[in-house]
Amino acid sequence: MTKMRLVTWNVNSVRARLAHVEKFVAQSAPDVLCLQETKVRDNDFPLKAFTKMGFEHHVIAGQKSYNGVAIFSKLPFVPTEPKHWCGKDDKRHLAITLENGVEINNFYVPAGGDVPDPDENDKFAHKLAFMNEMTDWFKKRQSKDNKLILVGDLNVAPLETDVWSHKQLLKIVSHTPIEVEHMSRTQSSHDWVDAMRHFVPEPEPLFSWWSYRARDWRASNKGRRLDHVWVTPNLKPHLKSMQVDLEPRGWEKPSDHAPVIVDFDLKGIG
DNA sequence: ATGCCGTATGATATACGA
Repeated sequence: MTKMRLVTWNVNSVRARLAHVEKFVAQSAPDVLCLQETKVRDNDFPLKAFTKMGFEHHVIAGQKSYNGVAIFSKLPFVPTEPKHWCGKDDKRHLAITLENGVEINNFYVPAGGDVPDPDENDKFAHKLAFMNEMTDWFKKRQSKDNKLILVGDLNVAPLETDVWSHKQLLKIVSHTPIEVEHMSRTQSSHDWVDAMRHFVPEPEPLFSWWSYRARDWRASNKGRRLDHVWVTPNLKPHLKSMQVDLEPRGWEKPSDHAPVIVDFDLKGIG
């Protein structure tokens, strides 16, 4: 099988969103499903439901209440050695290597709190430090033979048309120049290709998150692109399509993030 | 402010999301 459908989705609690995940998987049939903000300890994770959805392989890393990531796969893989980020064990990263040698990294970057000043806000400092560590880590591992995919809720909307109003969000955490600068350094750390913008180039607006607080998220459409799919240059020719699936955002009691679907044709890889 | 909703927890208020 050379075709692979990869999905990244911040579900904002896997238990609260289980029915949505089941419905989405039934209609979109991902081969690899990367989740963020699962908000559940590993012992309480609803694994049986995922087995029923057809995922024979998984790796999960969660904690009580906050954070938590998971990867479900129909393709066999080897889990990558877990790594602590910023000296914490706060369940923000998992990685796997498929049999064709493609490594998939699933990240949940810290949101960063409200105040965009690392001296006044420890959460913002953590967010910047986390991105710095990502940069260093991928720089250290740089090799043209690497076949890497990086997905997840990176909590930064880097481009002007990744937000509904560049001007009005310049001082809002997720779109401040210092975050964009940090993300840009991470992106250069392994010559990452932005797979979403490969299919929807600027200046076309592209969002994956809409606040719960808008009265009508679809009508006001004040979104941000916080979720990302990046690939190393050697995988770029294998990108086939990309879609931000707005439908689950419109379901009852949704996640505030929409799933991002990317189709690959990995013929000749591995 | 776009703007007060949604998640989780030894909970009936609080932390956190972004």
